[in-house]
This record gives sequence, C-alpha cells and structure tokens, in this order.
Amino acid sequence: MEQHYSRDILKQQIIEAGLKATHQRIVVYEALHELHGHHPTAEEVFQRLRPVNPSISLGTVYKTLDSFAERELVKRVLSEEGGKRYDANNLAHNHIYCSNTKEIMDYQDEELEALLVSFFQKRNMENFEIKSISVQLTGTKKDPDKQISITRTE
Amino acid sequence: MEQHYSRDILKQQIIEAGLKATHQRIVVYEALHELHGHHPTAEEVFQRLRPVNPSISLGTVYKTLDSFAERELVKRVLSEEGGKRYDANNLAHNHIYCSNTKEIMDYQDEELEALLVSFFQKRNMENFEIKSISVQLTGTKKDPDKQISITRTE
DNA sequence: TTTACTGCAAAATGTTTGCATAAGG
DNA sequence: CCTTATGCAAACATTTTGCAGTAAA
Repeated sequence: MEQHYSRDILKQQIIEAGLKATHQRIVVYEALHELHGHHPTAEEVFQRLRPVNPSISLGTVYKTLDSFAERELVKRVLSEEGGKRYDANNLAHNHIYCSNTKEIMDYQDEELEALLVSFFQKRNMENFEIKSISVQLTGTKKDPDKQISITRTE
Repeated sequence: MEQHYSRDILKQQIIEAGLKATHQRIVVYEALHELHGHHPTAEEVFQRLRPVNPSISLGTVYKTLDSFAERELVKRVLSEEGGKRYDANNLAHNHIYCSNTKEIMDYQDEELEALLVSFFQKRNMENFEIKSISVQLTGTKKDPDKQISITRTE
C-alpha cells in the first residue's frame, strides 16, 4: 500500500519539471508522497518536516507547493473548507468526502473514468477543452471509525 | 435567464430553514440568488450589499453564510483557490472550471446525473451513504471572451 | 559565477470570536 | 419579554511579499 519513492527519483522528477532540486523541495515532495491521499495543507507539510529539517521555513513550503502545482508535479485538491490542499499527482481524480469527519478520500475507478470520457465525447462542448474529469461523492460514513470499502456488484 | 425571487418568498424559505428572517439575512440570501452561478465569497456579497445597506457588517455576512450552509439553504462551492465560496442552492451539482480565467460555471445535466446514480447503484459502497454526486470538468476556454456552450450530438 | 531559492519577518488577506446593543417572534 | 442576531473591534489564521544571504547548476 505505502509506496516507496527514493529521493533520487523524486529529485529527477523535480528537475524534469524544470525546477532546481533543492533539499527543501525534495523533502517537501517526499512528504507529499508519504502523505498521499491525506491532502495536506502547507502547514501540515511544514509540521511534518520540522522535526527532521528544523531549518525549513513555512514560507518556503508555501512557495514550493505553489511552484509544484504550477509545474503540475502536484495537484491542488478541491476543498469546501476553504484552505489550499495539495496531493502528489496520481491517477485518482475522484474524491469521497465525508461531511461529518471532513475526510477527503481518493477514489480511483477506471470504469467510471471510461464511462465519463465516452459520455463527454457525445456532448459537444463549444469553446472548452476538457483536461480532466473528476467526480466528488459527498455523504456520510455510517460508522466514522470504520473504513469505506467499494466493491462491484454486477 | 435571470430569475426573480421576491423577498417574501426568500423570507419564507429562511423561516422554513429554522432561522429568524432578519433584514440582513434576507438581503444576503437575495444577493446569493442575484449572483447565482458566480459563487461569491463573503467579501463579494458584502461589497455588493454595502451601497444599499450601509450598516451591514462583514462579520454578519460571514455568520449568515455559515448558518445558511449549515441549514442547507445555500451550498458551499468547492474551490482550488482556497477561499470559501457560496451559491444559492439549485439543481446543478456540476461545475466547469477554467484554469486560465479561474471561472467556475454551473453545469446541469439530467442525463449525466441519471448515468451516475445508476452507476453507483451498481457499486457497493460499504459504510458510506452518498448524499450527492458532482462532476467537475477542468480545462480551458479556447476563447476566453466567449461563452461555453454544450449540446448533445448523438 | 550566475541564477534561482531560502529564511526571516512584515504585510496583506481571510475568518472567527466576544460582547454590548438591537431586533424578531 | 425572551431569545437570537447584529455590529464592531480585536484576535486569530492563512497566505504573500521583499530582501539579504545561500546553495544549485
């Protein structure tokens, strides 16, 4: 489940995005992978990094996340709560949001993607080029302490 | 296109939501209807109301929008930009987001809703009750000055 | 060596809170 | 009346900015 990314690989990706691979950027990027699916704010990334990197500054984390988002190394996550949240780029474009616990969970579903792509091919969007389609399920966990699981019935 | 809501009707809805229908709440609610589809922030609502209601305070607008959202009179709109945005409740759960102009446009599509509802009935969501499904199309307007139009081809 | 990035601190924004006064039911 | 909402100002939180010093390429 927890995937490992070596710093060398992360460094490479930062360089490929056209940015200098500073130590701060590498550890921010690493933290985003470790927190993948948790959609942290700049503050949360900063708090996670601080113990090990005492000299890092919050301003740098803000700037770093901004530049990552601009270069599409990470994506900004939609939020109703009104703070900027980030996630390491990945394939899951869909989110499940629990309005009780405020959790935002990633949700990947190939079949859903395919369905939507084919749906929007049949729609004629004049003057708009679709870059991505994402679905947000809002609702409530029946048992806040348990996980949500999704299986196909059919 | 621009739909009219009399203050009496708005007042009625506020009361039905279990809130006292103060003048401030009525004009905030009215502004949200007038700005429907524009997804304003508290600040934007405040600026709109100020000329006609010089005594209204920004704090009240914040509190009002909060209580409206809590009572589900209005909905909070998802944003990547990290500010709280609101909209009068309506049937369109889908948004089209232009990453160049930062516009968020409402998009209603019965057929899409039906497709998704039936899709998720076939998925077995353990421990989660879906309240609403919304689709976000991210992309770019080809001509920033023109409107986006959507037609069915098939 | 040159350019771009960092850290720091201050400023700018955005949002919430507490409380005395005012208004709704 | 009694309760709840308002306005105001202060507190708090979040994000951006400017700049001198530092590190990457």
